[in-house]
Amino acid sequence: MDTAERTNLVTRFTEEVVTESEIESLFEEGTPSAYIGYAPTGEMHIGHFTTMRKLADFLEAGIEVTVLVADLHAHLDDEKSPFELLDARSTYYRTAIEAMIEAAGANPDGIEFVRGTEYQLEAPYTLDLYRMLAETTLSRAQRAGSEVVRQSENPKLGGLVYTLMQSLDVAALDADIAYGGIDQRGIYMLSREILPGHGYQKPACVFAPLLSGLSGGKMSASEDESKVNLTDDDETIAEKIQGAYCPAGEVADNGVLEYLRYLVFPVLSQDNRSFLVERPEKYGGNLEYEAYEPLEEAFVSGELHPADLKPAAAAAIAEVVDPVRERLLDEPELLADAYPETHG
RNA sequence: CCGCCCUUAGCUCAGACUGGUAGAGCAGCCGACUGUAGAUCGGCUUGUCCCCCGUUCAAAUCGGGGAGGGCGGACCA
Repeated sequence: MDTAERTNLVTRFTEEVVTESEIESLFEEGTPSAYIGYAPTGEMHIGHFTTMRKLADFLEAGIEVTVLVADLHAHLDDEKSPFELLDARSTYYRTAIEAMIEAAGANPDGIEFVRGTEYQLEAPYTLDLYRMLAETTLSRAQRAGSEVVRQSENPKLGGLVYTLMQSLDVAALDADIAYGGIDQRGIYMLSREILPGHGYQKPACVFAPLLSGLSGGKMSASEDESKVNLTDDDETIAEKIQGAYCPAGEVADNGVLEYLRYLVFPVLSQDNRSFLVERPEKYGGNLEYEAYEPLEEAFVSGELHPADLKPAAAAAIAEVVDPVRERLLDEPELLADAYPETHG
């Protein structure tokens, strides 16, 4: 595979790449490394799944991928996860992540897993962090983390330390590429700004789009109806998709189309399978799509109606999520230990 | 260490001074209208009033204690 092909794999279906020429250079120089971090807070959902799906592209492009389970971060961000639950949630996250990567058609064995507390509790990490704390203003750190860290009336110091820690994680994990949702942009731009001053390389960045919620607007992890959970069964998924905001002909804020574009079609294409829409004869009969683009065109033109698309989308999404749910429910203690209040 | 303020529905809050076991907006749910959903109408639900003790026929409301959160002071003057 040449540099152009590899670069294309890395940059396809992304929101932003900083910068494409830096990615190309990395491929020219050798085997690049990339990392993505997840703070083990609430239960994982389909939004995580789409960023995870993209890791298959990274692996195929020959990149060394590290997944950070950022347990300390989960507590530093307004104590989203109680300190006592960090072990259980880290275990659950790792299992869920492996299941998603496998469901996306990639091999999780090719990925290195690291837990934050494995390296964040001692020098040189701590010393670098203290020095960065000394030279970063409150407002700079606040601005960098504003899209990631929970904003509240009485913000804790932890949120600001969180931001600087994540800026440093890229270097600590020796990653050439920082990958994450576009909400992470502020933090990695801070990385690019301050890491060179500490003897580290500034990372290239790849940002994934954030999915729209099913109820319109941004997806909210706390609103159960606005997203598909990894533990939702086929029927629940069908109900959620059925209730989703999905105006005919409109692509903007359309969560159903986004799920198809970023999750369903990439997974189907691995096996050269197509997407079937069953439609009553009175509306023209069944439709079949080999790629997302023609489906979107049909939707925009009005040829494909939301009422026909929704059941087909629900079935396809359920098929992708099924193995992940099976895996998680196969070890019920994973969820019970991580979320004793809802699964205990 | 001292002082002041806050805690009521999932969320934001009203009600407290002048005790009579609680309300609004938003959210949510259900119908109508759309070949989906949304929007728009119509209807509905929701509560250990932070906890304990006391006064009283009666406490979200008054008194005492406690918990959690916030703000300020105390040194420099």
